[in-house]
Amino acid sequence: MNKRVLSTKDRLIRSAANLFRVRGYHGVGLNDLLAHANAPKGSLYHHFPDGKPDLAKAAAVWASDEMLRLIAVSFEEAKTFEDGMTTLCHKLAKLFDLAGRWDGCPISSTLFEGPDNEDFRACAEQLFNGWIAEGAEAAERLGDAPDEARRKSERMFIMVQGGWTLARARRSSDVLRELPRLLT
Amino acid sequence: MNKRVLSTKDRLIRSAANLFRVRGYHGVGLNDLLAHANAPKGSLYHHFPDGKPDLAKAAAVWASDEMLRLIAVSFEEAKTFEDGMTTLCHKLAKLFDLAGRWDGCPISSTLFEGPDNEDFRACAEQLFNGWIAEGAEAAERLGDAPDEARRKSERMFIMVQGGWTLARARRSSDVLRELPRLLT
Amino acid sequence: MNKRVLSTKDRLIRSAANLFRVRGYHGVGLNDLLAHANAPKGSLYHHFPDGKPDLAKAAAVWASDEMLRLIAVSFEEAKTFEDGMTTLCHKLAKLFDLAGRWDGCPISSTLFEGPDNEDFRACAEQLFNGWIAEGAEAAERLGDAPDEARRKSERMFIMVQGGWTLARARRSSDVLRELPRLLT
Amino acid sequence: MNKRVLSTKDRLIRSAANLFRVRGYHGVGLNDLLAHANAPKGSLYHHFPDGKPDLAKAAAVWASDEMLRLIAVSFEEAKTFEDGMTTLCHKLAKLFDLAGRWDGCPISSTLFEGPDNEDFRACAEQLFNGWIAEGAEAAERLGDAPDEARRKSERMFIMVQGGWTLARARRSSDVLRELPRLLT
DNA sequence: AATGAATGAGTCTTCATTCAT
DNA sequence: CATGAATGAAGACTCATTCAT
Repeated sequence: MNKRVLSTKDRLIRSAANLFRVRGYHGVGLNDLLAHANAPKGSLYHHFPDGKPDLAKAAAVWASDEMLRLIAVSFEEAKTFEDGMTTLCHKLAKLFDLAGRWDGCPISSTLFEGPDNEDFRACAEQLFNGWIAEGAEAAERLGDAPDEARRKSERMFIMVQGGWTLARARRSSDVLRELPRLLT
Repeated sequence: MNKRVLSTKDRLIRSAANLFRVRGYHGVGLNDLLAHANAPKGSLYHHFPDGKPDLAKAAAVWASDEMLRLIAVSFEEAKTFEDGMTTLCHKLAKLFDLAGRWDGCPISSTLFEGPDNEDFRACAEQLFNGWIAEGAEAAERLGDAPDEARRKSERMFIMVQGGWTLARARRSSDVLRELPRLLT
Repeated sequence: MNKRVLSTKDRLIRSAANLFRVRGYHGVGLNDLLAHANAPKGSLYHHFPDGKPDLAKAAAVWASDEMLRLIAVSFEEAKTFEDGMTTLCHKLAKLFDLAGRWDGCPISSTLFEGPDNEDFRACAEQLFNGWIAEGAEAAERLGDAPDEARRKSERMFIMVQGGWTLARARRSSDVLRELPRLLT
Repeated sequence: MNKRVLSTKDRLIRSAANLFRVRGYHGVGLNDLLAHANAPKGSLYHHFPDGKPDLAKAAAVWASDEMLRLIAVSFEEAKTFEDGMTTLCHKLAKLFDLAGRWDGCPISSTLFEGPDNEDFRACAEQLFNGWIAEGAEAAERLGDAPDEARRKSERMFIMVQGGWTLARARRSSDVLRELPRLLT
């Protein structure tokens, strides 16, 4: 957890993930980024030869992995899918409050700017599919048939995404906590 | 509809709404904007003294009004709330395809990546509440009690938002069309 | 004294004189100027067809007239030239404090920017000569021969100008009050 | 002296000092400045992270050092304070003619028309105090008691400043040459 | 005589990136 | 492997001025 023991590259990735999530890809300058990561000026292009886009993808992957872990943990001891989703939403609400009630999906914020980047879009799709697969796996484990499992997981994904959006506008994590109840 | 007959101010607003929706607030430069609106350089600050943020808010309001109209039309002849939501989602899917399968919520794109601005967030909240109110009104008209109407409308809002996100990543409007089915 | 009863043109001149004296010719935009004078946007070019330079000259002339009056009053009841200069310096010190300890010669501030304006330089010379003539006249009235009168007046002018400069840097009107004592 | 062998930073400082002295802080655009220094656009903010104000302060310090040297040289072989002041005024007159009879105090021009900035004023005060201290030191060396030395130096400073102003308006260096004679 | 909308060249500044070391 | 100086295109914004009314 201590940033001091992380490599420059890892500090760069985490700073990028956190800053992009809040201010968006174009909203974060490399100067901010390097200062936030306490990284020397020229080091970015050493670790990420293609520059900002390269770093953004790495940050998105890292953030996505965090999310996968969060999903796994939430469903680990769940008795039903609804239980798991409730736990997940509460965890997301807590993180939302920690971030100053102003963050959202780390992937969207990082990869959805600019119309020309087919690369980014494909990357986002793949990462999102990973989240959905993780949820579907949990549903299957809890007894659902593959098709129903996937439907449930996709619905959860969509509601979480929509919930992030509304929570941001309302600056309130309650939106996230109420998500499971909206489905009953 | 012909842009030639619109005032400079209106052309500016529409260009801003369209460009921000696709590329995000920070992703659109004023040069792009002015060229797209065919407006002279100095005119932006004549019509919007506070500059880009001012224009962004006007663009968000305009886009929100369009969305309100879309909701109203979709529920106009609907027999049930589900009917209305289905119509709305199909309309949104069509628009999504028109925009090159790469757009999303015009409000989020415009106001969520802007300056770290309480003003923008409050504006987004107000506009989103307008959409939800419009949907709730339709639900009441179709027989729901106020509380249930509001719940349904908020759920629809959240699913549409989440749907936009997934549709963008998948570059497929099918996600939007399938939204109503996910709730059954 | 009440600005409300002054014509737009006069309000423009006084605002210009006051703003230029503190921030310099190029440091004051026409927007500031018009707002400060509470004058309608287009009115400047009605009253001053040649625009900003025109206004600046009018402002310099007005400020110079004020200074001439100040010199006249200071020497009116003076028994010696030194008396008069002392009174004048104390008056200037008071004005300096009123202006927030950050103003100086209204002519220099208004007419000394830009290397290309022969017009401005000639105007400044003429106005400064007026001040010196006014002082020389007082000296002659108090008994000095024409040559000595002019010498004394020119020295006073130079010390007042230099005093303004040092007072500005020190943000203290004391410099101005001490001027006469520096000559003994 | 050859500008070609100076570093970009030094060229920037000298160009700034020279241009500001003649046209004032707001009268010089960064484009002019960079062209005059033959420096690439982005380099200014590399060397002076705070931009124009930063450069202005550096230019003022450099110009002040030049003036200190000029004072030192003028009083080096002087037998009396009056001798030294006469030499100094003649040197300043020569420089005035070299600059096209249109320059003045490099500090005032640079720091008095800048942003409404307490920083600039404090900087100007400090530099001016340096000049006065240099003159006072010379006076002491030539036999004056500390108090009298300081008084003489401050008077010289004020007359030089006032002399610059009048010389500018008259476009004549004679004003500067006559300065010592005005005190007898 | 008087006005406010409209303009585009100009302002200062930040950007992502390259380079020599 | 690692760095900080250097860069020019682009960023948002302000300017003094013109013009139709």
